[in-house]
Amino acid sequence: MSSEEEHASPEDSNVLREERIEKLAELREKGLEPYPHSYDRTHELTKVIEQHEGEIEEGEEAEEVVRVAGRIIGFRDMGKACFFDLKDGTGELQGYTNIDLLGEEDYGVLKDLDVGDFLGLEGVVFVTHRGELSIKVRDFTLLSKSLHPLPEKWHGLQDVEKRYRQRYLDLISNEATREIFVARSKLISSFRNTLDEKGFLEVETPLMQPAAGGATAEPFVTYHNALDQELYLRIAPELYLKRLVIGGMEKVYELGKNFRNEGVSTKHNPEFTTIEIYQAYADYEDAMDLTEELIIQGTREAIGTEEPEIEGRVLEISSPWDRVSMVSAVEEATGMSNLKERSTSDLIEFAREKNLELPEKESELTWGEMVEFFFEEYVEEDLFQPTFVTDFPTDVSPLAKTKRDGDKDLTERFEVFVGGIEVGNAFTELNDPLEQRERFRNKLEGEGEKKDEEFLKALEYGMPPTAGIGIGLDRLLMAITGADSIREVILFPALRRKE
RNA sequence: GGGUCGUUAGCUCAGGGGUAGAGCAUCUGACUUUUAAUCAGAGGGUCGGAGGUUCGAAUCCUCCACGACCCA
Repeated sequence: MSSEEEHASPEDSNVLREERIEKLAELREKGLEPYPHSYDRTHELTKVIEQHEGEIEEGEEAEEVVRVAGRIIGFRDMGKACFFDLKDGTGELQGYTNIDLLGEEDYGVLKDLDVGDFLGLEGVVFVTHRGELSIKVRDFTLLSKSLHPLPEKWHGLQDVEKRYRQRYLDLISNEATREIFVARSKLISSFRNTLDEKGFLEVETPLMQPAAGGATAEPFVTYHNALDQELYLRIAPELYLKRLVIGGMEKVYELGKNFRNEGVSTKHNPEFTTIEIYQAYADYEDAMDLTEELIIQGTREAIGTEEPEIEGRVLEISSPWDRVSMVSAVEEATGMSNLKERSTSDLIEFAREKNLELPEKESELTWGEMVEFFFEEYVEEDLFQPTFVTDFPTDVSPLAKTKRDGDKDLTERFEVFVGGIEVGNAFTELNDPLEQRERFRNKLEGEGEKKDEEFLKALEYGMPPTAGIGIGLDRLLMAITGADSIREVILFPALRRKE
């Protein structure tokens, strides 16, 4: 069997790969192991830079010997001397060496390495004639041989499909991608820290549920063999978290994934990350304060500013947030007056006049659905600066408590918009068990009765007045980074299987 | 689900009926402080897949796969 056949990769067989496999064999013939088990490094690359930047004169070198490690991302061969760029998880640093420093044999091995290989370096820090802080290499160790060339250094990896399918290449060659996911991690940490400091408990509730409740969405269905029953991947953790409040856990949150078996788009991924927060004895006014605090703090920690520039406009995260009721927002945007007094058929007629395609069959539409429909048509996209839209219609808010002023048509619910994107949804939770049962019945026409019976039973034991908040972390990240697709903020977005 | 656009060398992209192209990367040679190093030379392709039209298809047509954007 020839070596080509022996190492053939059905997916990717090419000359460049074969060349590198040959190099692998040559290294082993020289007694060098191309995949050693570990390397003791003394410094991360940015640490080297931080410690020595400005400390060394041009052409001079430090005394301390450092050991660093990383991937070769560039190589400039000058014959008997060479420069190369090393990249680790913290940053990049230039390496320099020559035939006198390494000796003829080792230098030959080094020159035969490839961009993409991982390398351990031992040497001293110095500054080149061009003023660049570098490491003068006296010894090196190959830490991992790469069999494929990296994407082009100048343009990076542009092919969108490859960026998602081979995210590791995207992360190596596109710094902006890396920054988004670092920001994502910091955003999540910030939320956790802020809530933990306020005495909230992070909890975990089932991802696999016998009934998928807490939202209106198509669930994924799976099957448990031993239990001999279907299970649903959760579409929201809401109903379980409220059970915890009923159980006396007064301040809880859960940060994790939800799953919805629906269309994939620039704003929808079948699995997405949310944080839901519940606080007993609080209402939706308190929820607005907490939401604002979480998002301002989170944005600052994630991207280092409260005023990111998004498509040429400054998003003023830290300024006082607008609060506008949904009814008045729709009145202003449509020019309709006395929205609260108008009949559903009146609203449908208005939509007809404007040639809007109704969201559902006319006979099934309610007043609240029409108001929400107008909101989505006329208002939503324009809410660039952070805005709370309050007091949603009751018939589109089955889990929210109606207004305390006695208005049964509206609820103490808000959604929060940032950069034109809906990033959060919250309300004073409905805790009247009989009213909740009635609302489910109206909304779900019988289906809900059995579906949410366990939740209703819990509610009948008594839930204190409670505020609940849900924030879509993917959406929020899109808003503050200006990403135009949810796939840009999810490391491995859902894609159709290839081949 | 519908519409529009895209898929060409490892990467970034030209080429839109007449021998498959460039830059980077790779390989060979020169060069002991370069940094998109430079200079000289070489190799590398199932033009997403399958059919069709044509003397001749990367190019035109049909279907399929995957992706992007818009709409639902």
